[in-house]
Order: sequence, then C-alpha cells, then structure tokens
Amino acid sequence: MTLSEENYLKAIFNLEEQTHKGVPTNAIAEMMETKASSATDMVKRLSEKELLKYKPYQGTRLTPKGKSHAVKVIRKHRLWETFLVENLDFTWDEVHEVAEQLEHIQSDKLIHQLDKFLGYPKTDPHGDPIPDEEGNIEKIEKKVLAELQQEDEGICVGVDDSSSAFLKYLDKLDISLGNKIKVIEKEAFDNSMVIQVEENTISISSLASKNIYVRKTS
Amino acid sequence: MTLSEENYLKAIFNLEEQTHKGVPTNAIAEMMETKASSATDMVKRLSEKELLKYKPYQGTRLTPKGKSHAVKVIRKHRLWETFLVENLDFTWDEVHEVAEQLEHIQSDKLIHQLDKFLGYPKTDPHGDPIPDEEGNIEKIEKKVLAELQQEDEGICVGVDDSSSAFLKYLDKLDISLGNKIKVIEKEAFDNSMVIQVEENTISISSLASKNIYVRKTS
DNA sequence: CTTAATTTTTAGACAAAACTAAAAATTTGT
DNA sequence: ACAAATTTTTAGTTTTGTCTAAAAATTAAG
Repeated sequence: MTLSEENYLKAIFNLEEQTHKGVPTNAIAEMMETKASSATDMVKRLSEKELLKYKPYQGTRLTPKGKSHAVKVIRKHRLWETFLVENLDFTWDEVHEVAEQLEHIQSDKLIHQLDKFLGYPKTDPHGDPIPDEEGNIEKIEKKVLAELQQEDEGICVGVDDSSSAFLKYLDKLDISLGNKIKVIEKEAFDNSMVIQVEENTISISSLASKNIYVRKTS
Repeated sequence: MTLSEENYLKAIFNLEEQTHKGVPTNAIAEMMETKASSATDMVKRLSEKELLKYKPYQGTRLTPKGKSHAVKVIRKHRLWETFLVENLDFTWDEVHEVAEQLEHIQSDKLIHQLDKFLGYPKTDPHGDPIPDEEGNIEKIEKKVLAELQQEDEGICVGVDDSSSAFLKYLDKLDISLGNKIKVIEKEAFDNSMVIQVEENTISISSLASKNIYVRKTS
C-alpha cells in the first residue's frame, strides 16, 4: 500500500461518509487536489486490489477491505493529532499537516503503544472520534451550536470548518474542546448569539456558531 | 528533498564517517541494498543539487550542505528512537525499523518539541550521540569492553553490532546503557571475561565483549 | 606494459503517480 | 428527443527511482 493509495482511500472514505452515496471521480479529484484523469487511474488501481468497487457515472464505494484500511489510517491520524496537542504543545491549527505525514507510518506496535501512552483517548483535539483497534468508530451525536435555543447548555465536541483561520479565532475566544457553553441570548435578526463559555461571556456570529458542534446537556 | 535522497545522504554520511575517505559508488550501492547503476544515478542527482561532490574512482564526499542535511535526519532518527524506548516501551532491537520511517517526517516544530519533551537527551538508546539543533555532534570517547583489563571499570555507552539477535542477548544478560561494568577476570586463553554488571556477575565471550562500548571510569 | 579484474557509467526499460489535451459516454434542459 | 453540459476515460508525456545488460574507464598483477 503506497502513500498515495492510502490518501485516496481516506479521501473516498470521508466523501462516502458525508454523502452516503457512491463517490464520483470528480469529487475524488477535487478532494485530492488533482485532475480527474489521475483519479480515474487510481480508482482503477484500487479497484484491481479490491479495495473499492466502482461503476462509471454511479460512483465509487469502498469494499469492507478498503474501508477497514481507511479507518486504520484515520485512527493513526487522530492519535497523532492527540499526541501533538497533548504532549508537544501544538495548537489546533498546527497539527493537521504533520499528522498527514505521521498517519502513514507502518507499525502496529507503534500505534498500539501510542494509544496506550495517551490513555486510550476517545476523541482527537477537534472532537472527532478515534476508531478503536478493531476499527469501530463511536458515533458522537453532535448538534451545531447555532441550533441551540436561549438557556440551552452543551459541551463543545468539535468543529466543522477546521481551517487554520477559524481554529485560531476559536483560540482567541478561549473556546476549546470540552468547554461548557450556555446560550445567554439569541438574536433572531441575524442569528448572532451571546454565549457563556466556561467563565467568559462572549458574542459570536451565526457563521461561527454554525461551525461549532456541541453535545446538548440540557 | 525526497525520501530516497535523504536515505542516500544518510548512507553516504555514515560511510564517510567510518572511513574518512571518499565513498565509492559501489559502497553506496551496497549500503542501500541496490545496484551500482542506481547509485550512480542518485549521486548524479545529489551532485546537481550540490549536496555532494564526486570524482569518478575517487569517491563521493558530502558538501557542508549535504552533511548538514544528513545530520538533521540522524538527529530525527535518534530522537525518535529515544521516544520509542522511553515512552512507548519498545526494546533496543525493535526501534530501528520504525525510526527509519519517522526520521523522514518534515516539521521543524515537531522535532524541536520532541527534543524538549524528551528532556534534551544526549544519546539515543544505543548510546549514539544525538546532534543538537545546530548539527553539532558530541564525540563520546568509547572503548571496546574487550580492551579493558582486570579490575578496570566503565560505563556501557553503546554497542557496535546492533543486530536484533545481539541486542536481545544483551537484554537477557541485563546489560543496558548506563550500566556500571567491572572486569573481574580476563581469560588470556580465549579472551572471555567474567564481569560484574551493576549487581550481577556474568561471563561473556570475546565476541560479545568486542561489540560492547564502554567509557572507562578507572 | 599489457592483460585481467574491478569499478563505474551508459543505454534502454519499467512502474508509480502525476499531467494535458482530447475523445467518449452519460445526463440534463428545453 | 436531441443538443448542451457534465462526467469520465483514453492517449501520450513527465519525473523519480529502480532494474539489466553492456560498454567504458581505471586499477592491479604478472
């Protein structure tokens, strides 16, 4: 399994998760920031290895074998992100690039021991669940902050837009994973909100609140 | 800088360190477990990038630029080995293969923080010095255990043969880095030795004692 | 000093993964 | 239904890193 094949598998897995439909070649190309012709070539190769099935114009779907492999890569990615933030003082927005490299290291023992070292974490620093050794992914039921009503409370469990700019903005507002969030006021006019994050009271736009996931607690 | 280029640089660096002469193309090929023609190609490419200079039949020498790059890779390798042994319960003989992969991860911050996390270690689990951020390598003056005389004492600072079998053997004898070693008896006939390692008294063959490095303390 | 052995390089191929440009297949709009 | 738009595939190149087989250059030996 080459690096490139792994990256394609991961991309296809994510796209399939989002849409629950066959993934078009073009979508794969776009996600991989490459050309459709390249995606075609790769899909053909992965198909020969029985990691996916594809029917032209109906899109691609991973086989159980392909899915299992993709999940392993995701597990590695999320464990490394956790390590970087917890132990090496990386911030939310810095981890992705490095984890993209680390996720391709091949060693079962390494990843098993890393998991143990980290204390078997359930989620990564963005709130996404870390698959276990068997590939099971715990579904974390999350709502978008924007959906909460006045007086509602929740815990921050993730973000949607994980662009560097957005994550830095959250850092500045002192919003991070696990924070208790309470909706103080919701402005019907523009959907902006006044919320209480742990001790601080702040105001955020609708655009921001649509990108923050919470688990409702009341 | 590709993965393969980095591996060649490292190989050439090591060969140059050992012999202090220009490194022949054949030697490079052998170290890389590849063919001479492939080594020629790579030497040509690295030469164009001014990472090394070579004169046919007189061998290859790294430029300062090439050396600096090689040392960086070695620094990463040794820091990762330290992490694996110290934090993830890897044994001496298991680390190499994984460190070979990890050494190619590109991120200055990662390696800086890893160094800090580990407490700025001076040597890796085999006793080899870890280059600092500027690329300085501390020379550790080491002697082969076999050279010590009766009553001499030293501290184990490394091994020469880092084959899995040998490292496992040392583990069984409870010899590891930093151990105090005292020569109790030296048998002139076959150069075998009775030595005291910390609390234990054991007997080892000349073959083994030739592969253990110590820093003499008396 | 010429032949033999060794070392090194060239030439030509191949595989992986990408690209561009163009063709082919399918779906959609009216 | 048929042209237009979209999606997908093909064909031909490129780059990196490898290989084999053969040629060329250098060193060593009698």
